[in-house]
Amino acid sequence: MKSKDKVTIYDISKRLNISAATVSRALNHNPKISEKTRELVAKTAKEMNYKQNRLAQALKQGRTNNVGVIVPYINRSFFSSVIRGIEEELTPHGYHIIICQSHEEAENEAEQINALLSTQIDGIFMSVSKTTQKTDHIQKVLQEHTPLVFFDRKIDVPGVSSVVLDDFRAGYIATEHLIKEGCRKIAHLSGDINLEIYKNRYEGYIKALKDYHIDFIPNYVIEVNSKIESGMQAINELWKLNEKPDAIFSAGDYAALGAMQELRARKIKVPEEVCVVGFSNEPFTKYMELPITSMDQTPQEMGKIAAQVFLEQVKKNSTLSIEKKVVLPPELLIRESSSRKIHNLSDAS
Amino acid sequence: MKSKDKVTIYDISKRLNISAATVSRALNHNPKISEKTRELVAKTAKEMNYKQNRLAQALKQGRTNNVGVIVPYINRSFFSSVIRGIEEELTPHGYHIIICQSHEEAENEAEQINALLSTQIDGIFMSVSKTTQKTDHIQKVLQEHTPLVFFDRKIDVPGVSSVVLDDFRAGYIATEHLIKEGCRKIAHLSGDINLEIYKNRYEGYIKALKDYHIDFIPNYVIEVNSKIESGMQAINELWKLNEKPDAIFSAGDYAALGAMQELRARKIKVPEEVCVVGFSNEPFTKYMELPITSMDQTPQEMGKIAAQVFLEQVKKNSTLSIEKKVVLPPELLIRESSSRKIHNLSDAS
DNA sequence: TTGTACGCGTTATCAT
DNA sequence: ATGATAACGCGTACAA
Repeated sequence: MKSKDKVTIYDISKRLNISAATVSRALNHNPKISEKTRELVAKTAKEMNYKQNRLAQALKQGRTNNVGVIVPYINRSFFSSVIRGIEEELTPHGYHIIICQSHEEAENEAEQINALLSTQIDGIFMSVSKTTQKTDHIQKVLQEHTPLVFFDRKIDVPGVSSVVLDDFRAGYIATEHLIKEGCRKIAHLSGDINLEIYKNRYEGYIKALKDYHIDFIPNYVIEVNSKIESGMQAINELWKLNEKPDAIFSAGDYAALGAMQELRARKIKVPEEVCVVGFSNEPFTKYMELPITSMDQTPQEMGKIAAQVFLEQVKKNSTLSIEKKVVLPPELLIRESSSRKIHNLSDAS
Repeated sequence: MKSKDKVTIYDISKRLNISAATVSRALNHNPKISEKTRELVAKTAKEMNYKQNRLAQALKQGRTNNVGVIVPYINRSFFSSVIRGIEEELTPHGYHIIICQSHEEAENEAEQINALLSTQIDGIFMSVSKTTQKTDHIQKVLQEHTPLVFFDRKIDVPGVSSVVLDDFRAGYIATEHLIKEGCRKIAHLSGDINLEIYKNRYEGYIKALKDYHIDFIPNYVIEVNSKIESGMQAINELWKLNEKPDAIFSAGDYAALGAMQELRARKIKVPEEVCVVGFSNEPFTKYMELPITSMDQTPQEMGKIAAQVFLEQVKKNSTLSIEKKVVLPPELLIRESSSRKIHNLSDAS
């Protein structure tokens, strides 16, 4: 048990009676090193089980090849899929991913950013928390000239790139779909309007109603969170009204699920009496006996594109940060919960 | 735009005409520093927007406060939940989590381990891939005296701690439950037996049959993967037999779901004609109109415990690694898919 | 209480 | 083609 200590290039250099510099060069495929020594070094390095200390290398070079990702929660299908996308795009470039959760708290978010910056990460990907209002912590990132890419949930900060869904369009498409199914009294279960994504979905909904000359009824808009119960409660609210809705467009899948469960409890038939559309294409939406129409956000793709934006940004190692805004198209996956003309089912994947 | 460069303790020391050492001590709350200078340093540090370079600190101290987690895929409810558990337990201790995916390839796994070791992580958490057979890469970790903790999927390596589910017991409980529901012809959709977890579930199944004096029928065991289709196919196979099963115990939820879909397509009633039990408590199992009985593995808890095992290991900075094996009890969540005596529903959460 | 000097493991610059 | 040396930013033993 003598070899507790890690072996360094010095150990190799001593063994071979050459300088550490030569070892370093040999290991890095420096063309000025003779083939002989290169191979010799490589061989003994393997023998001695040498592993480069990327810490020292990073300190020297000023970059760690680590990037940070901050999400509200990691164990949500959407976020973990985005992360997977980022990881798959960045791993081939030698990057590693450090994951942080904000737990939807702006405070945590700021702390995580500080921690990431102090570990000298080369970039930050982030989806802001619901409670984030101030941009102080974002400014810190920019001050350090650390590339920052928002995905899905962004806030507007000059100089920050973002990859988001076209939520306005998504809201429009969802609502339009319901209208085309013959619905006229369309309720909307909205998320917290402080988040751009929910605001945009809401506005898309409004716009579609307008375009199709359907009166907007404020009472038809209920704010929900991403819990099933809030969807149930929303139905309870809506069914107190004189004019019951004939469709539900929910800005989230969990609320949509809750709504469906409550509708079923009330013996209201979906989609015959009420059509339901959710949002996010959570896995469960398609596995249900009565699959829920939902909006796909191609999260893995979103992650990959975010990663590409980041890579572009570091390639051109310009001091000033480039701002790139990518907007992805949403895709409505029409399933039974909103499909009255069953034989027209355009998709059910 | 002059301040491209990060500010160091030297910058602070110059500004205050004191030595960098004093600054360092002040920042680290060294008791030998006067309160005055401590506050002065703290104040100007904040003013100058100083952030400690944890890279340099890590190089100096020999520890990075980063740990690595290797999972087959990150966007699986089970794994992302375990990661969340690890993260929640370790963040308060100042650790950060680096995530890697093996994509179920032993080769990737070995690469990821090398990469992690070279970044000098302080520990590794891992759930081995399906294809992992050799333990060479594991040995490397041990050689470097880096704490290693397996979770869920482990392989037996002396000196490595692990936190796993009692899969044998889980298999037993699931099968016993089906027997108590009156089933006698119980089929088993098994995972790849090369993985301990699936082997144990299988053996638990066998043991339960034996204890209840039910003949084991080899044809009732079908190997599936974690895709829905394989569950459908399994039903197709089973229904070619003369004696059709009256129950399905699936080692995975996706296969169980596929089985249920295929049963429904065949107009076979669940649970009246066939009872179904899945495994993992994937979110969708409880959201279905006909919720699926499933085995909960308390993944977040598993992550937390794995983290605690790691913390213990680093606390006692003993050179020799301690081996600690934690086995968690499974919890069967009985839902409609296997509940013939509906009023006895012990749970449906 | 504070300053000086060194080392962590690498790479880059300047010699040779 | 190879060697000597400085530097990255920090913490600490030793000195004062």
